Amino acid sequence: MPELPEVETIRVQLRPRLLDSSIVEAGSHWSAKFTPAMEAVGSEFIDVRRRGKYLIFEVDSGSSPDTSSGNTNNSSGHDLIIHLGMTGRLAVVGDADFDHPHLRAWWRLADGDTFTFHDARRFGRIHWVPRGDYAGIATLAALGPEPFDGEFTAQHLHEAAKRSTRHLKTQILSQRPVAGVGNIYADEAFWLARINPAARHLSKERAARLVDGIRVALRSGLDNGGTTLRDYVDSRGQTGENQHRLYCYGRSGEPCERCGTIMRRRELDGRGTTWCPVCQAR
DNA sequence: CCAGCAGCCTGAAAGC
DNA sequence: TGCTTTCAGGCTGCTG
Repeated sequence: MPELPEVETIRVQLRPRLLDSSIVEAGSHWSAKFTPAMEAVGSEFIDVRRRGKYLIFEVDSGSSPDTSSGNTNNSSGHDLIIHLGMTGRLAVVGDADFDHPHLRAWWRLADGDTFTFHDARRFGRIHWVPRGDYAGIATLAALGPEPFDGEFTAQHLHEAAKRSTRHLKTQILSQRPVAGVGNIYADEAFWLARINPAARHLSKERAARLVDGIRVALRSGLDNGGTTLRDYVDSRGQTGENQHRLYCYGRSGEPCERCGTIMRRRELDGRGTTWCPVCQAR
């Protein structure tokens, strides 16, 4: 399940490979989740960015002068946006298997290689929008600040929490208080911050701890090439190493690494949640 | 507007 | 062994 560290790892690998490449042909699975892939034919990659868990491929289509608005820039800028969902994988290969049952979209580049998107469970999604026009992608449009930006502060998180009555972990997973944190790094962050994920109130002091916890958890993921529990591999097919450095996620029934108490697990608003009942008491 | 929840998906693992 | 059930979960869209 790719979260910010996994998506960023893929972005850093793909960016130099795709920059200045043109798409000469494309195809996709029939689902409307993936068909926007085909809109990108004729475009050239000019940047590969990330917001939260969304990969944003900025492209220029170059061919359609916008005379109606008197715009002298004769290229039409779009964003090809990819969310990897649970099992999404991206790669650039010379010998794509177009019959692979999990291939959901592909873009053939001018040099003959193919940019591929595999997604076994089809939780991923592709969008094609005019540059920066995210109004039709609700979660992206309302996405909170990037966790390493200065805008993401204890004050910000404290005030965000005041606007909702939901469990704190559920708020974090909504992507609105902060971008890019999913279930694994959320459990890690709450453990690091010594905050119960089912709490609904966040003092300023605790908010500061949670900001730190989120950053420490994500930094560990980034430094270790992501967390591979089942499916995740980067654009080179390599697994991450962060799964060997988790303090909390997946450790229910094992002793807490801080206090030795047996870690517990429950379902919280539909998400598996692990925590230490002593370090993270209510 | 928000809270809560079903539904989307399928491979892997567990249960029988 | 082989079949069935359960589980994983990010996001969308619906209902109250």
